[in-house]
Amino acid sequence: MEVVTQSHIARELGLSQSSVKAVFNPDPRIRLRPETRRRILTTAHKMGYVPHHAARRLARSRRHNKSTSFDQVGLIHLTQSDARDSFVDPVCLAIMQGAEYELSQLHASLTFVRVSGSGDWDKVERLTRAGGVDGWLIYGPANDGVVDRLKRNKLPYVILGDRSCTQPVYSVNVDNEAVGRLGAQHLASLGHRRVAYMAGGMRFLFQRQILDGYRNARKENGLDEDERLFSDLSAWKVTGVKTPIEWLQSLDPMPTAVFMPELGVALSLQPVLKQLPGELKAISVLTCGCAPPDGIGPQLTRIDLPMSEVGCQGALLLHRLASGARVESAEMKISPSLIEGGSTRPPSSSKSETTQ
Amino acid sequence: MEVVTQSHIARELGLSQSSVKAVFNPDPRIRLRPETRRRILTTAHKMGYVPHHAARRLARSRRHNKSTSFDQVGLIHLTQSDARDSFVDPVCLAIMQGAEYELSQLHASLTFVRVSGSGDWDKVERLTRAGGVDGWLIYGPANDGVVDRLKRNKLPYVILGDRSCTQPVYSVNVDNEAVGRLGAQHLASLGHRRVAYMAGGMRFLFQRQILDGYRNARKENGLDEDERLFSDLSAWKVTGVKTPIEWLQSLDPMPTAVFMPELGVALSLQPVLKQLPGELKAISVLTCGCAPPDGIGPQLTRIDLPMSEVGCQGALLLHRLASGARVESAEMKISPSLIEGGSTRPPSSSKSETTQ
DNA sequence: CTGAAAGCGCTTACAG
DNA sequence: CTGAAAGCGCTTACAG
Repeated sequence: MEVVTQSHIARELGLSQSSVKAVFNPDPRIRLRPETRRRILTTAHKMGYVPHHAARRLARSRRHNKSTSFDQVGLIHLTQSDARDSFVDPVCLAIMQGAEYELSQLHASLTFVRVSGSGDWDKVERLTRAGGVDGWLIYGPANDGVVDRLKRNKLPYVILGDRSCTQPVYSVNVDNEAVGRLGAQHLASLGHRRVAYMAGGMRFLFQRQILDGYRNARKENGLDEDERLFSDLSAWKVTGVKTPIEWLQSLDPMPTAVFMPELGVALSLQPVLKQLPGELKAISVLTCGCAPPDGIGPQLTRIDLPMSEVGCQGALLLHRLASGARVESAEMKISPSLIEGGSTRPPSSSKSETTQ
Repeated sequence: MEVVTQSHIARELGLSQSSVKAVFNPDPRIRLRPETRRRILTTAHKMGYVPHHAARRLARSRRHNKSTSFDQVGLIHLTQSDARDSFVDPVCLAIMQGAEYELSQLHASLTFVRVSGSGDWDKVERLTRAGGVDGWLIYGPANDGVVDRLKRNKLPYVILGDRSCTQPVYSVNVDNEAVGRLGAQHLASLGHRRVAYMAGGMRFLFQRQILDGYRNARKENGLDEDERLFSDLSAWKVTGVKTPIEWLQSLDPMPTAVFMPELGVALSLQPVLKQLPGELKAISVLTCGCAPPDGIGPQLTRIDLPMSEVGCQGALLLHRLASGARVESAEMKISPSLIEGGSTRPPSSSKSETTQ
């Protein structure tokens, strides 16, 4: 690997290394002649100059140094389980893809660190002290203990997705309340009035927030507020008197649409609904989720949870923090959008008459 | 961030920096007194010494240097699509988790790089020349063009998962042929004789390899070799005369089990099968896949595709290559295993009589 | 604006 | 085994 350095370029052009450096680390106080600047850039490009990360990090690590580099950020994936090969979380990958994309624009790269038990925090500590990262993105259940650890190591950090810490932190998340509202709006705009809500659970914050948003928007969009239309599948597995399908059939009058905020729920129930004879076959299904694998559920209308956008914005925010910029708003929310998939349509005319 | 260096430790103990260094970079030629070694280690630990990655990389980057570091490896995720937020591939994350785990044991970390178009290879090139990475793991459709690029940058690399290049490379993959064989064995051992095979497609290598394995093992395990029992769902969407369910019902005699190598296919069809009256309700379903999200399809018996193990072994192999060890076998295959989920059982007695 | 020097923490090469 | 020196490529601080 032939390494081209700043001093090579300087020698080539008969300039000093300081001038070359000034081109690659623009300092507002130093103003190079545009002509010189241009010459340096072309020569650097021609010679294939790439700044050496390790050298820069090392030089900048000098004590009492305020300037920082930003070419390596760490993504901490917090998980509950210990097993190294447990549950694969697609949301995590969507966030990573967004973050990596944005970081690559900033000429930085993303290091992935999975933290499942307290022992794994050593990895984070080591990497920090080894000077391996310039900041952290966090995804997973970030509680106060996690935040305390992060604070201690002095690097900037941004929390992505749901968080469960009480102290204020910089964070980026999907606007889950808006997800629920959008669901109510979309179905109402198609003319539905009786809409069932099938939650996969109520354990996680996003599940409760989506429900809140839905409930808040229900009335103003003219949806029936009958609470019997709500059900929580996770609570159900325990009692188990009916199947989800039987529950839907037992509602009277029958709903013309169902909102299933969780993609997994919709994926497993929708094929069954389509197979059934009668009214349920025509029921509209609306779900949520982030870019599902090709071929799985493309026919579902869904509210897109823009997780990759969360990653992008998180990277940008971290960059601003690392550069020492003042950032006021601590919490950033990304709006969801609707993706037509064909599983929602107006209620069939006979039905809409009945339910009015 | 107070940085503790080797010379701090040396001064503290009244030794030379060389001795301290010898503890952290064991050199077979240099033999420290065990007593000294121990003192250095305890003091280093007490002072919280962590080797500074950037400094080490920089020092080792000296020209004509044969020794290499191994603390940063890159994972290239090759994708077809340009969009930064397209399709989320759970297999990629499973591989990453395995690789990250293994690398953390080696005190190395993993940098994620997504490469979708040829423009993205700049990122790889930059990172290589910036000295940011000691080797590459590759996941995705790695063809000869990809391998040529990798060769050019002189770093060791290992290809994970399916590959489509013709030249020999170091690679780690699941033994897909064994997956197919295991499927045939398992169903045969339960007493099934007529087993339908529903493929999600035949476009990818792993799909063809699983089928090959299945076909090879079918006869010796006593399964019916009727080719009408095979169907490819992707080919079907085009013709579309029947639904998959209708196709199953049309088989005569009806199969008592169905092997659906792709999890997505099984997830969408199984709920429908369970809902149906009659024989199809009792049909055994066997599928494949890597650790699906909790709550989705835990009730399915599946052949586990050990993708995280592929990541682990890939990291280990890369480490050996980077250390300059001689590695002979270029291609490594990881065996799959069966995970009971309750969706396979012996054929109901009446049926098994009929089909014999 | 430019040049020459010192230093970041580690490794290498060489003299004791 | 130990010590003292030079160097990796870059940044900082300071003199011209």
